[in-house]
Amino acid sequence: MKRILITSAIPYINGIKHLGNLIGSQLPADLFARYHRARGNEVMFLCATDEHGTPAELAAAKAGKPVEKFCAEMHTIQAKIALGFRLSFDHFGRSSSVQNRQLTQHFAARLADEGLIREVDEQQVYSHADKRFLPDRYIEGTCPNCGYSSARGDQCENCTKQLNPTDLIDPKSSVSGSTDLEVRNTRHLYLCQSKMRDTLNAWIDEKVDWPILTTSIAKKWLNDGDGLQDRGITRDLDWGVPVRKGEAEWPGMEDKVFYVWFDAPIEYIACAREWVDAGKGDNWERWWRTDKGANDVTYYQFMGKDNVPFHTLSFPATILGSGEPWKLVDYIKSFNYLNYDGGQFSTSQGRGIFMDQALEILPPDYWRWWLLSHAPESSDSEFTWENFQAGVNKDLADVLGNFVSRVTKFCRSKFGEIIPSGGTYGHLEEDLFSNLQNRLEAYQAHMEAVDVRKSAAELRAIWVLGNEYLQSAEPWAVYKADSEAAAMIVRVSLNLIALYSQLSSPFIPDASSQMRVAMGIDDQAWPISIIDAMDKCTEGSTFTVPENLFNKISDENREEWAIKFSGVRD
RNA sequence: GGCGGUAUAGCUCAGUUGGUUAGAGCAGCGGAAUCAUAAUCCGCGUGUCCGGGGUUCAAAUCCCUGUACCGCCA
Repeated sequence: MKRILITSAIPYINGIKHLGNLIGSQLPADLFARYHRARGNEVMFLCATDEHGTPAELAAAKAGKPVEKFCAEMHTIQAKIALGFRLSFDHFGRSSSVQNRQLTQHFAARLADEGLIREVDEQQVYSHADKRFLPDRYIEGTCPNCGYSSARGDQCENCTKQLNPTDLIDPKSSVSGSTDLEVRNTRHLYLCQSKMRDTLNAWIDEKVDWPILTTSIAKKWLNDGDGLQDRGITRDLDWGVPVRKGEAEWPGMEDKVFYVWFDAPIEYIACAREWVDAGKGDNWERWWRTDKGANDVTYYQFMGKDNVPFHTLSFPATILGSGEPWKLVDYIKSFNYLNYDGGQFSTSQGRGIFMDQALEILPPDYWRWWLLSHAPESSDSEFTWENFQAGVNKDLADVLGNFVSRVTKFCRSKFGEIIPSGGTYGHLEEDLFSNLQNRLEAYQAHMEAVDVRKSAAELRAIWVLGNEYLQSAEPWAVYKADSEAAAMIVRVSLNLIALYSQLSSPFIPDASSQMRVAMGIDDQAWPISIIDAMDKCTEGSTFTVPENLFNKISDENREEWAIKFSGVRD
């Protein structure tokens, strides 16, 4: 039995995520977790909300709520939606947890002791009206280059020139609109990533089986220009992990917090501790400390491409730099972006389909199947309503759903709701089993290689084998002359449903469970040999004809939804 | 401006270390069957493998160059 640790990039707290976010990390991570659990491996699947930082503060202010309350509420909402999509986290934690605070402060102390933290004096813009330092992008003014009046302090969107806040003419706070700004000196901590460059380079070089997307981004940051740069890990904010050196004060760092990108990945670890404190387990270190049982753990991370630098460089720098035996990631699966009808999904612009809206119009399996079978692995991919309708109707309703329907209804009409006895396998069955065995092994290989789309294609091909078999065995014709032979064909077909129930469970857990219940199967063991798997539905036992597993998406539905989701969300 | 990714049939995509007539699903066309959610099964592709050079006995696959889209960075 293998031990598999899986983390999905942690979604930011400021709003409900869209389908592009979902397919970029949580959904494929869930697929992988469900697959390994089904194989009988020991899985720890962790995710959390990423709660600190300025955007959370501003979102809370906009909602008229204290940031702690806002985050708590949003966490509950996100957890509920995750459940709606059947995301099977062992724990869904919070980066604002006390566990993460302690661990973040611990790591900072370790890094300081190892000489990997330095203090840097710099200048930041302070807004008197907002009573806070403002990140560059929250300052706006007139671009000195092109005269655009809403240029941001980091870049002018009109002429794309990179700017400093002090370059802006008539700068003002985009939070309050106040022009009462002042440039102040402030001191911050920097993580000396540059000292870790050779170590990180050597580590990345070992990872020849990672997606090109992952290694190319990492390499680029390591080698571009002057190489990997040191990174500020503190901010002048209220909302975050207070800067402390372990449990001790950090002189000069009063009223500062760690930058959200420093504490967020540490939450992967802290989340396991939350899992224990929530009473779900009793030993988190055997997942995270190689000196305490995590030596045989294989750790997979899932994320969108925008998160790759932090997971290939910054977080490993934190782990390695600590000098402590923390578990380092073994495989990083990264995804490109899913576009929506010719443009990008956008949280800030409210463009596309958001997770809560998706569940309001269709059950989770529909989304899971289509998104996973179109996962943006090799390049950006695109959601269109036409493709979605076609994929769902053909694959789920026609190929799989109708197979279950035709088999169970035929059996009921000829033999009743009971697994019929009699007959012996012939060459059609031998061919079927042999084809299934081959495809099963291909499916497993793709799953283990975290090849999402190929896994989906293979699973679909396994469903198709059932229809092909039925078509050539034609029990409706055989029945007229030889009811025992027809009984055997039906029995094989009913067992295919049981098999599909098991094999499909990582992709479409609800439909899988319906199939299993309908077939009256308790045993959820993964099939090793197809022939052995063909007598799970034993002669004489009963089954029920399930409701249609999937309803088709009508043209009217599609058009209605396309219009409904064409605008922007308020 | 620098870098990276991607460009393959109407659509979505596969194409391993270069090697026989470039593949799959969907859509479309034709046929079979009628158990089933008018579902299923079978058959049907003369595609400038983005353009242009080059290496090679041989390139979608390697090199150079140009173009487009996406992203990261400055």
